[in-house]
Amino acid sequence: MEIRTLKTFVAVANLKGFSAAARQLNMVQPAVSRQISELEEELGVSLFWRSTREVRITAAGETLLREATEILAQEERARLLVQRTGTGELGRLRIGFLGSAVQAFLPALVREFSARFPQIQVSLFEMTAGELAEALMAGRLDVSLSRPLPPAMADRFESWDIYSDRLVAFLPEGHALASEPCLPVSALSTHPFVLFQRDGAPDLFDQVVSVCNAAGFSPDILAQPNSMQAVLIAVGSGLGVTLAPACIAQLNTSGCLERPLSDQTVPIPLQLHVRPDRAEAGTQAFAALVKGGLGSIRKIMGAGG
Amino acid sequence: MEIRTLKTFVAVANLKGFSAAARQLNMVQPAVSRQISELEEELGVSLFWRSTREVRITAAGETLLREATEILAQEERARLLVQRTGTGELGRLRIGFLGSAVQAFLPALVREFSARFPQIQVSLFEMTAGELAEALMAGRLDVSLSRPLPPAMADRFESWDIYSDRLVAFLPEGHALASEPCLPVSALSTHPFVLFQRDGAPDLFDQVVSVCNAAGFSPDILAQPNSMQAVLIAVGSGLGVTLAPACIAQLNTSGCLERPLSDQTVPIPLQLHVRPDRAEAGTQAFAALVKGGLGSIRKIMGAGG
DNA sequence: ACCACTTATACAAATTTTGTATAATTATCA
DNA sequence: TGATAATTATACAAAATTTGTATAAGTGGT
Repeated sequence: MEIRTLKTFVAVANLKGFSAAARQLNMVQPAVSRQISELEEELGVSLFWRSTREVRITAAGETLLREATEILAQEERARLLVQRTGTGELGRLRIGFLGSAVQAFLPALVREFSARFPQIQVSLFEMTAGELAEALMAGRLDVSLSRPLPPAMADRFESWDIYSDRLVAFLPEGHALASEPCLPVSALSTHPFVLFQRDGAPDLFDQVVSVCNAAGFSPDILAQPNSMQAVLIAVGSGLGVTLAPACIAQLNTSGCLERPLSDQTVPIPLQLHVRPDRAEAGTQAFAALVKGGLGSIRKIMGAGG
Repeated sequence: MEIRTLKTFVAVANLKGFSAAARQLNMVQPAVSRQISELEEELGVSLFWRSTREVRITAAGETLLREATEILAQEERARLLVQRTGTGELGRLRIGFLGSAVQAFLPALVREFSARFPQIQVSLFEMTAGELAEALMAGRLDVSLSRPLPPAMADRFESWDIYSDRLVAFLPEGHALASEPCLPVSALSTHPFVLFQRDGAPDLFDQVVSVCNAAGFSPDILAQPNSMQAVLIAVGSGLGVTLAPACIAQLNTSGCLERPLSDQTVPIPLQLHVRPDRAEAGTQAFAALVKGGLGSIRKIMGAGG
């Protein structure tokens, strides 16, 4: 039972004749006769009662007519859906992101994307840097907005810098250093640290440690919460100080004071990652939208960061 | 887009490989490769991202996978339904009948048929003899239980006698002839007649007229109602007498008296009609059931007729 | 660097489908 | 009643399509 056969069958049934069907299908009557009789043989039923003067559909034929009509309609529907998916009119887009780093601009981006591609279903996944890398590698995400990827992954992906953040210090209110408007890293050397757990963001952890080393000390890490918000709560509770990207000031910082560092520290870029050999049309469209909006994103992040 | 192609596609998608699909389908890898690439060309989308080490389905491919799976399931369903319809397990049976003539035995027949063929939908159509002939000819009925067909139609159909009825007289209660237990037709010569309208049952009408003629008079027909029940009501109301098959005593005869005729009149057979060149399996099964039950039908009709 | 395994391509072989010619049947019309 | 026109079925050759074989090219793992 092939689609072409069903088309022939439907034509015969609707036109009530083999010759008429052949004319409509731009083929020749014996070909129609053979297709139908082979279909009948395959199914083991007769589909038409035919004389030289009349072609009448059987009950089995009427059943097949109903089914075949549905199948042909579904074939057409499938063709349309597949083509639309191929061009990005239809589909899904799974975005992974670092919550605090994108909070200021991602909602507007997604809103604009959804307006332009209303048929693409957008899913948002907030994760840690480590989870993002893994999900991206495993194909559970189409794009991610996160920190630079580990070198082992970087060559499979295309990455664009979106904006650069910097490390700042967070202190509890009433801390000994609270009166300073700006701190050198070395000022923190004698204070206990709270740091985001290394698994969640290895690069950040290592960078903080190396910044401390460069300032002449090893941080005394007394806690490693599993979320940035928990780090800020710990700091706000007076448990210790932390060094973190400035963007986490977007979270709830009650009880915390933010202080810029007077040292020159390595910038912390936020990047857009896409695996080009797996990028669907919708993914590419989102990447293009981000790239086109870099200016306004940087303006927002430069101001509110 | 052909069913065979879709089967190949689904195999590749599920097994995530061209070679594996080829093995499962008992074909060879290049054939699979070609089918897929031609499908991609036809649809204008790529369905898989492939390297020599991995085959990954695209978004368009996932869409097609969903659709193709449905199409294949429907194809299988269609095959099953068509075959069941062909063998009579599934289908419909449209029975036309003369109400009063079959009232005593048709319900039991239909009940038995439905029990044996529960998947066949039975439709019952009560009609006049004239309507039955027309509906049967036009293919709106599969079988009819009615009087002998007009000669022009008879050769297209197969007909079996079910039982034979006879003409009897119906008189109003208190009629001049009411005291006679049995009447010659000639006794009715001076009384006005009510006869079922000729269009509805031409043979019956003509037969009554010819019976009267044979008895030496022409009936004085003062009314021709369009249903047998209406004829009986007219008779019961004292409007006139009638001659009709005995079976109509099945109807409401209040105010009417039934009197057998002492004349030898032509029997009025009830027949089963089937058009053999259009008979579906279900229709044939019903005909066989009727033929097998002739004995008990005749017993019922001989007693209660 | 080699091995094992994959997909893509080229070309010949096999299969399937189509088209031409023709037979057989049947309603219609003179 | 016989001729006509229109229909479907069949046989066989031609065309088109599909498949299989051989082989190239690429990639991850040892």
